[in-house]
Amino acid sequence: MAKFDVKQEVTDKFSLRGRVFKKLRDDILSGKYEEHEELKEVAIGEELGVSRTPVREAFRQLELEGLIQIIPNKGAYVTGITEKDVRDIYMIRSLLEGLCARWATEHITKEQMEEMEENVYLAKFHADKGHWEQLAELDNRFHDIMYEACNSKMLEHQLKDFHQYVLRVRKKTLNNAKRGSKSNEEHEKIMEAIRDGNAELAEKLANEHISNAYANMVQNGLYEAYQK
Amino acid sequence: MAKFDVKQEVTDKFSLRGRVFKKLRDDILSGKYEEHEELKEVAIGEELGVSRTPVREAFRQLELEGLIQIIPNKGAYVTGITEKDVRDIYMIRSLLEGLCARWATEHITKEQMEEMEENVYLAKFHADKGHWEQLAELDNRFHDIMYEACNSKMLEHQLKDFHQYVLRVRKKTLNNAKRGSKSNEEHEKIMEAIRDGNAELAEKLANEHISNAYANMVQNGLYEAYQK
DNA sequence: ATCTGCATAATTGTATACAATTATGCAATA
DNA sequence: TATTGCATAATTGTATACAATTATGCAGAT
Repeated sequence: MAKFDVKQEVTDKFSLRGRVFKKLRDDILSGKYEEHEELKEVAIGEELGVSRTPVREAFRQLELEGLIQIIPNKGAYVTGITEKDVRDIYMIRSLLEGLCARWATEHITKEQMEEMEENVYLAKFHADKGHWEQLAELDNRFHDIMYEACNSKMLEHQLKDFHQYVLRVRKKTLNNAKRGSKSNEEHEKIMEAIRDGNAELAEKLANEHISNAYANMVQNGLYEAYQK
Repeated sequence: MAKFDVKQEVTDKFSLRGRVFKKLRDDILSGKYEEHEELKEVAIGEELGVSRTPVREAFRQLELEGLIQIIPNKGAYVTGITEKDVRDIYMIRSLLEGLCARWATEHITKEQMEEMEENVYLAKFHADKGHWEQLAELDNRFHDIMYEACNSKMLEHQLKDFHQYVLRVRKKTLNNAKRGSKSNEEHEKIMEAIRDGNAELAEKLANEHISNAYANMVQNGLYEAYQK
């Protein structure tokens, strides 16, 4: 049974297809390719020093993630993310993170609870010092802990799917003293609600946490990173 | 621009990979394969009369949909859906369908509104007559109309992903006079709320609609279709 | 000048060959 | 009997060859 628990990250680390997949996903999300730009199998393959086979397999995954669209016998085209898409994603995430917080309240283990408290404590330190790299890292980890604690592989899968879309933007938005501290304060309140077993409150706070993150992003015009 | 609007359904219809993908997805969802059963590339290929290449590409998509797990250099294993997964899916869907109804209220076009009214009207007829096939078809279509009307490709994508998981179960649960009529009455109320521009009510009703569908399913023990 | 038709090139779709890794079976040993 | 080691088979990972489809460019017609 345990052998089925191998994580996707591990799964792809050493395969050419996995490398191609990650590279292309990063490049698309970072805006290296224009919207609707065509991706040629041979060109990508030569760039990464691999044949078309792993490239094509990576394409199928990217299509399912909604990052490219494949038209049969024609080509693979980058599907851009509009401002509206980002807004929609944050609204959907707001709901799902709320549900996640509620379920986490009901299922969190002692170990996860301790890591969460430690996370908030450490983040407070780095926020004060202005260590934005570490703060972004801890922010990501906080959410991952919650995803794991909710004890639902379906919800975890959904949220992690979204997560990739907002990773880059979030790192930028946290590079800002006010939001950095504010975000961690919100984490702390969520953590306390979970610890106290107050699922209703945890859900509400997690909802607001995502809404606030989006509002902050819009205020600073930082979603333009998606637009190029 | 228009050429990018080609639907996924069309995209895969004529490729071997698309056929393999659909076949395997159906077989997994219908329970043809046991949980944790290993899928061999050559065996699948021979069964469908194709080589390993399209089979492998289909595997990558199935993995991303969460239906199989691929362990490098070992094999592809079916990831089963537990009762808890089904429950989680319905809870998540309840939230997202609610959001969808809210957005649909704000963005539905006249044409979509008319198709929705026609759908409810027709479904009433088939529910009375006990035409379960047509009723299931109309039920699916009702939700698809709402997905399109919400005007969010991100949310639509999410909901359609879930939809496949519940399609078979839903068809069974509707094969039941009481639920069939009740479901359509709920559709009618949602439709009216959308028509009246009452987004709050539409969201609430859509939430409840999915919850009721789940409750009905549990009551009838029909999710066992997933368990095999 | 613009358009049509066709030859050619470019690109994707699939099959197959080969390499790398993992699973299996059996003999030798304790 | 149980266990180790190794040869062999089975399976996956990747590259390449070929087929099918689509794009491109140019000659000729209007």
